[in-house]
Amino acid sequence: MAYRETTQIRQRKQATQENILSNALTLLNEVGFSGLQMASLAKRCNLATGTLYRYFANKEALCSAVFEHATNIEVTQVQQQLSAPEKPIPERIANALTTFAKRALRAPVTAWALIAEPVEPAVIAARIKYRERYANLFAQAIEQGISEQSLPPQNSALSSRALVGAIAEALIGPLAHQHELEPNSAILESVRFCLQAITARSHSCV
Amino acid sequence: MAYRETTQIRQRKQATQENILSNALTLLNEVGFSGLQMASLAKRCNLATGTLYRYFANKEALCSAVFEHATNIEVTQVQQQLSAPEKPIPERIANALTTFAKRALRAPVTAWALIAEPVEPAVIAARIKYRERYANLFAQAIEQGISEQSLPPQNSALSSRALVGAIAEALIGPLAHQHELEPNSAILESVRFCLQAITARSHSCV
DNA sequence: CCAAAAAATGAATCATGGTTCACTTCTTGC
DNA sequence: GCAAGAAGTGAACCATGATTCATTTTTTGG
Repeated sequence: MAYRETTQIRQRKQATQENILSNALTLLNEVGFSGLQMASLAKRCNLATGTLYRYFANKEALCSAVFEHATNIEVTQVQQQLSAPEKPIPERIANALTTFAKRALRAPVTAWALIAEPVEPAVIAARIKYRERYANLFAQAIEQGISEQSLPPQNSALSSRALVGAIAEALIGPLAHQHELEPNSAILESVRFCLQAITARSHSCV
Repeated sequence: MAYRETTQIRQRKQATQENILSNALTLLNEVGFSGLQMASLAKRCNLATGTLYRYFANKEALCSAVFEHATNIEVTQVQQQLSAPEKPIPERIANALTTFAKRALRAPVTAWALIAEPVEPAVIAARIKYRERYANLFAQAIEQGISEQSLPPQNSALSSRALVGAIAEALIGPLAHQHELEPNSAILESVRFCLQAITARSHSCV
């Protein structure tokens, strides 16, 4: 008898896989999905190109995994803000949006990659899940706000998507970096924009 | 003496060029920039691949031209709504947003391509111009509204970007087609969202 | 140390799709 | 009709970058 997978090896393989993912995440934030190449990722990991294929069936699978990984990190952060139990809903939403915006500004290429950059179908599928998770987070909060009457009635699904879109566009769209708006005030302004959109009772208050 | 460019030829060349652009526009709305291939475009035009290169230096130049072409069409439409001189500013903005949204819904792939799909640097440059034009349209209207006091004070540049982002995301983002929201109500809702965002005087009116 | 089996390697291969160019066809003025 | 020159052609070429696979290196239990 001979080779048998041992705990040591299993752990090393797991470490390698995690190492690949974390290097991929760093690369993603430098070049986006479109610039993510198997060869350069391998070099970054001190591995041969072929080795990547022992851990992921193909580039698509790898990208999906990277996507999921990044997603979990982001969603968790926002989630936390939304579930602060003692605070009123509008404040929680404002905090969540601010977190979302700050993180997006800190890693704009990643944010762009998660939100909008087009990629192969498998990653698109992953992104749809990602967006759904976000949409659900905010939509749920909005609905709770409506039922508590701290928010006016509205289509929560649509509002939550518009929230994400408004922030994404204002902060990380291709145009955003042209105008040297001070980042903090940009965040404040866009959160204000969003909050007014969902809290205002009607135009007639103009 | 011999060949000399004649009016007939000049016109025919112009017609060919326009034909290429219009076919490219159709293709764009089917497959986006990423799916736009020189060979298939040529076939669609009943031309040889090489011929395209007699009209455009390379794919990048062609895409830029297509982009500009599409842009002009879109911006003109929105512009019209914003410049209706007799109507109050908020109404004009609402109409402009509605036009924007309707057109985006009618040709979602094109809208996506113009707003967000990532492409080569030259097209990105064109997109930045496109967004700037939009941003300027809305920002100008918002500023006018502020000075007329039909809108509250706000960062007009940021608001106008957020407007576009909110609508784009709500209506044409990858997630949008998942939920079978009735198109008209989606437009109404997102315009309402935007309008409240820019017209609400403060949260305190909640 | 050995044989078995897996893991790692990286140069060669393949696929895609833009670009070129030698050649053919068309247009023009005489 | 003809020569000059442009327009049009499309198969061959090239660049990029993912994927494969024959070979080498490691690991393991005995």
